[in-house]
Amino acid sequence: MGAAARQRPRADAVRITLLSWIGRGRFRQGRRLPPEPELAAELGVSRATLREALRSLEDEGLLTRTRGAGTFLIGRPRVKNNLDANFGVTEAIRSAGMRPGFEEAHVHRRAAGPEEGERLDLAVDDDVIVVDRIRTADGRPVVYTVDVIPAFLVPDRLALLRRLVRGSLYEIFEQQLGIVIHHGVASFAPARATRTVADKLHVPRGTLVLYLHQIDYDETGRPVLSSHEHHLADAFEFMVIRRGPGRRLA
Amino acid sequence: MGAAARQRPRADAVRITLLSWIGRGRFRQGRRLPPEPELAAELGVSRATLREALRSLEDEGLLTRTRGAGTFLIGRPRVKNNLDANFGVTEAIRSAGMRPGFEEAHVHRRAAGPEEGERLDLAVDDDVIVVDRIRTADGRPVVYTVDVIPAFLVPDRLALLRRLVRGSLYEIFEQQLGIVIHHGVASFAPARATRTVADKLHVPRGTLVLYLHQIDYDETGRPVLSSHEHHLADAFEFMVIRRGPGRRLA
DNA sequence: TCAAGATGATTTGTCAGACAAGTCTTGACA
DNA sequence: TGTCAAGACTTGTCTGACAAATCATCTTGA
Repeated sequence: MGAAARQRPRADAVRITLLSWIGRGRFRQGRRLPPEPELAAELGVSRATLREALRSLEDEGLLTRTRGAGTFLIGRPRVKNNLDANFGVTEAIRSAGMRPGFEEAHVHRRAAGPEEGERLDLAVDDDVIVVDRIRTADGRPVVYTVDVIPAFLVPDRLALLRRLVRGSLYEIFEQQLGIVIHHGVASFAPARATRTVADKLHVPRGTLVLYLHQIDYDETGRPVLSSHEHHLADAFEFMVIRRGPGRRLA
Repeated sequence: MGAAARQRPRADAVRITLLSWIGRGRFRQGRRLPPEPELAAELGVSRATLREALRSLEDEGLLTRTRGAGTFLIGRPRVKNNLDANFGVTEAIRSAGMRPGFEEAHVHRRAAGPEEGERLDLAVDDDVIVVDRIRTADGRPVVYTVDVIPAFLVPDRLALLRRLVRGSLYEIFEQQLGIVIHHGVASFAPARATRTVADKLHVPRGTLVLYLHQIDYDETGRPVLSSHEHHLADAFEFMVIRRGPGRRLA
């Protein structure tokens, strides 16, 4: 076959290649990587392109570069189930080694109201689609989620709505609606299960849960999804990798 | 004055300059930035250096670059008190507009034990310094923290120990011990106040708290600090910015 | 013998200039 | 009025070069 049409910037491709090399243990933790000219030659790119990829990996905390010394792989404990990498409940459950599923799922349409209206940048009487789901890990209900989507984003096709309640919202956004979620802002707090939540998750009222609210934005910064999630406290452990203040202050 | 000795890579300096420009609203949200050659000239660096800084800001989700079109500032809601930016309780309280303080603070030395030993990569009978503090916001106790540091990192000077209990650990690490914290891995879960915690924070037993455990690493990936924090649930809201799966999958 | 300083090879940081590839605007044309 | 082509503009990448910092080695002196 001929040369594949490429649209992804080479620097991104290089970044991904290096990531997989690191993941497969090609470089040893704490040890030096091959010098840039050598790596660039092997990857078939210029040093400038390689350096953009390295900068990216350095920002992610995977390696450090020191002028005159070299580029070193940082030995960092691999964290599963962390908020940085996993996007969406389905993936989180799967990466914990459990089987994701649904116990109940509903969709309905209503007016946004003042709160969701403000969050999603809508008028109070604009319509939203509300997806209401009880999600299970290995058959046990562990998360109750309510997702709110501006109605004008979703074509009113029954098949699509049916898909909404079954699959990963992020996949549907990307594949069906052509919306790429760029980033999300999550806030969370400990809470006790209210009567509604307790009923849904089959636990006593007052059980410990982690309430997480997240707003997702597309590439232009437009809010496209508002999610409310009630996680059973003993079912998951949440993690996040925090970039240090390091990088030497001015 | 003469040229200051510079050690920070120019690309980092450019990144910080651009950050401050963005923060001050020099570029409008969603609009295009000046073309790279122009920006580079204004900043007094080459395009390659500028591009490394831009790549960094793109990774942080602040802007997007499209070949042929330009570089665009993303309009993203400014989040205070988020886990990505704030490192340490002192700073978090301060950035919430409150006055940080201490109600009680103790330091003692003991053997690491098996648990902390493993976390900090020590033998069970290696010594650790334990800093035990009740922290207040505007005078009200809101966080109970226990910090564990390998003893060999801390010179046994009384003045230093006294400082440990009063100031920001991160500042002391950097300024007194010469250790730059590079990143931390935090895990958290909702919990109820045990008797100890309840006493310290002056709340009834069983009160809702967020328990957060974090291990901080230096630039070489060596663990240097293990922190246990019990946050009063109603005192703070935790936030984290999550990078989307976006970036277009292969 | 050992410690301190000088030397040179190695490696990242930065620059300059050039061209390719993609996007967007403008204007000609049917 | 709608369609298409040309051209200006902008990011993506390459080549080659030099500066600056680190590290290992060797020399020198006590």
